[in-house]
Amino acid sequence: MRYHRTDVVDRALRVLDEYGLADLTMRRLGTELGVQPSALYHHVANKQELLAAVADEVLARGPRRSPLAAWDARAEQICVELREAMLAYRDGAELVAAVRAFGLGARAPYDELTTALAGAGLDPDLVPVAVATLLHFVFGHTLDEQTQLQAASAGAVAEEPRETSDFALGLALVMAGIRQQVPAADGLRR
Amino acid sequence: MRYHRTDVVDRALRVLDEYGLADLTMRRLGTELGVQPSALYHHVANKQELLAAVADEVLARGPRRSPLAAWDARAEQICVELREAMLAYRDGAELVAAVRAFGLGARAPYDELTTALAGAGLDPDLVPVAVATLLHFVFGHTLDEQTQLQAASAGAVAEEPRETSDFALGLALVMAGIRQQVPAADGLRR
DNA sequence: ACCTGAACACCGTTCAAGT
DNA sequence: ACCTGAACACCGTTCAAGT
Repeated sequence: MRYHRTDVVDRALRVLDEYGLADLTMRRLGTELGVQPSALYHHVANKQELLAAVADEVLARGPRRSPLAAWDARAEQICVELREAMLAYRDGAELVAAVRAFGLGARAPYDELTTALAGAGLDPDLVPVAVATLLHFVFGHTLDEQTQLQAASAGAVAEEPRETSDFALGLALVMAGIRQQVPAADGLRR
Repeated sequence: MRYHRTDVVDRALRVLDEYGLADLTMRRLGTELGVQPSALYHHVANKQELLAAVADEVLARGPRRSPLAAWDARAEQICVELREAMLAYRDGAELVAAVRAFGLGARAPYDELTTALAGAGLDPDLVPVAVATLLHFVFGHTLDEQTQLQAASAGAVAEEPRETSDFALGLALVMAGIRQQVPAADGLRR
């Protein structure tokens, strides 16, 4: 019963998936590991750092399809993979969004999207704007979607089905706006 | 020293602006009013309801310019006003986003945008998608922006200035994507 | 190196009782 | 109607002390 950092992070991920983010407390995690809460501070500096590590783990365990060549198809793919990674764990979107909000970890999607959009022929000043806009859409949509999914799964009344294809539609909307900013626009693509 | 609901909500808004959302607790609010925390439960059912009322107050106190005629100019205006309303109070974006996330209040921007986009000639199935996409952008951007603004104001190092015009650029990107879905598209507008 | 035990300074909420 | 006082069931974090 002597743990390492990985054990703590792994267990935290399981607690997250079983009980949700609100019940992922240092005290509960301690109990789950059969250890005093204070013992956890030997493996992580504080709760925020723990959450950042768990968020990074959620993203790392997400799907990773073979990269596509076209910049716009690649950007869409990154967004789809990000959504799927967050949906795979209970409160995954809330966790990743929270960790992002307090400025720790979860930088992978940002960097990947920047790379994908850099070779698009976009005005360089527009790249960070486009990346941020895509990420705002993905986080916002997935947060809403997961809230509704979880409410429907635990809840009493059957909610409106809420098309999954809404994600694809909204993403296409944003991508269309971005494509329009590419100077050598060769008509419409899809 | 006998309070009504309005007194409690008003005081909560002041506590929010002075100390931030994290310090807006029932106990602190009680102290601020010179009253036991339990007394607050006479005016609000619980903390969530209180926060919803405060969020609605933040939005209600926001600017309201005279409505524009063109559907796209109107939609942009609603987004700009929403951002300004949230930026006017400390942690305003975090509060409104949180209240929205737990399904209470703050429905005004959604309804206004739906009205604005309804007369755009958009496929009716696309209206909720476009509204959601715009709101995800506004909340996501303003959340990030306010975090950085407040970090810079209280913080040590002077951060990158982070152009305010990024909001206009991102918003234009999303609007361009939406305009493209309008059948009778009369060339480009701006 | 990893953990215990106890403490500190907090939370939201309930409820009988007072005026 | 509005409020007090006390309690219940929690939080994150620190720190001396143990092995």
